Amino acid sequence: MQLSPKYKALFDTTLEKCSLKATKQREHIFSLIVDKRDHPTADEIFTRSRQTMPTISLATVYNCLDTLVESGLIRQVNFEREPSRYCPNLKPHAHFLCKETGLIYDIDLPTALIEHLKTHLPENFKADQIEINFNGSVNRQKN
Amino acid sequence: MQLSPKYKALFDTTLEKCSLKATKQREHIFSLIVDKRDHPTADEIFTRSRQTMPTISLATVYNCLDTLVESGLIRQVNFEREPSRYCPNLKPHAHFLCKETGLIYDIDLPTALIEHLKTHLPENFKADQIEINFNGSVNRQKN
DNA sequence: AAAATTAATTAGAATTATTCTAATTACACT
DNA sequence: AGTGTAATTAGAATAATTCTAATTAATTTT
Repeated sequence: MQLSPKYKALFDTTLEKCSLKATKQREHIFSLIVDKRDHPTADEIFTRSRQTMPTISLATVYNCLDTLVESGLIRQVNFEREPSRYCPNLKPHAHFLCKETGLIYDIDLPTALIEHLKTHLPENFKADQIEINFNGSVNRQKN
Repeated sequence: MQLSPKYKALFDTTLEKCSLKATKQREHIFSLIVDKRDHPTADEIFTRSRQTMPTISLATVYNCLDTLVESGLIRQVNFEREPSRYCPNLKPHAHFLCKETGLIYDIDLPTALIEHLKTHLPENFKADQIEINFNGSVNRQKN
């Protein structure tokens, strides 16, 4: 639950830039997501934060997550009708949901590929964001 | 609310193949989606179906949509936390949500590009489906 | 064709994730 | 210290979807 200096600086300057306050709760939630990068849901984050910050409320968790997403510190990942999940990986990447285990994997993609996708848009279409989600299964490797 | 022979045949054979029954309700809902290809929500589809089939229930609409999606006759489109939308376009394509109007546009993509995306998966990952969603705005063209 | 079996539909209740409301608390600035 | 604004909190409210149990429809067997 302690942000590394690198992330702490990113956290502070990013919120500063958006004129948002770097509160205890926001930092706590950010640190949980950075620390255990398993794409947790808001509810999982709530449960985890309670362990070390027992007074935090679910509404605050939602508020903080919104703030972190809006400021660009984390990404929100939506699969089908499942609860939203949160991801600290800011590099361009896609997500893969394994239908057998329910686990979500980051799939790194070259920036060039993302840019190439945008070239298929009509010219008056301006994309702020692209979400690429794979659904499938991860075959156990023989070992 | 009348399926063209082409779609009627597709509908019948596809459900047949999945050993699902080609019921009035399923056909009705499919025809609405094929007819007005504006990515309606379940609720909008419910309202529209009531106009010509006043006894249909919301649960049936959801059931039918599930069936149609599972059998591959339509696609489900999920943006953020918005209600699911439904799309009759079976060609490979992405979706673009305009944040100003809330309208969803189909963006055709070459099959080769979709296939290329899959090559970035680790080799034991098997993708059944890829969802590509753009968020942004459509600039009004000067006219 | 009647009976039996199975699948689909229906109404309404229940659930789940999320958002809203209004009150309180914390922080920043004079 | 006092004021103003932003953030947090608890709990209620909402919205989309799913579940339940009963009914209806369709299909197969007798």
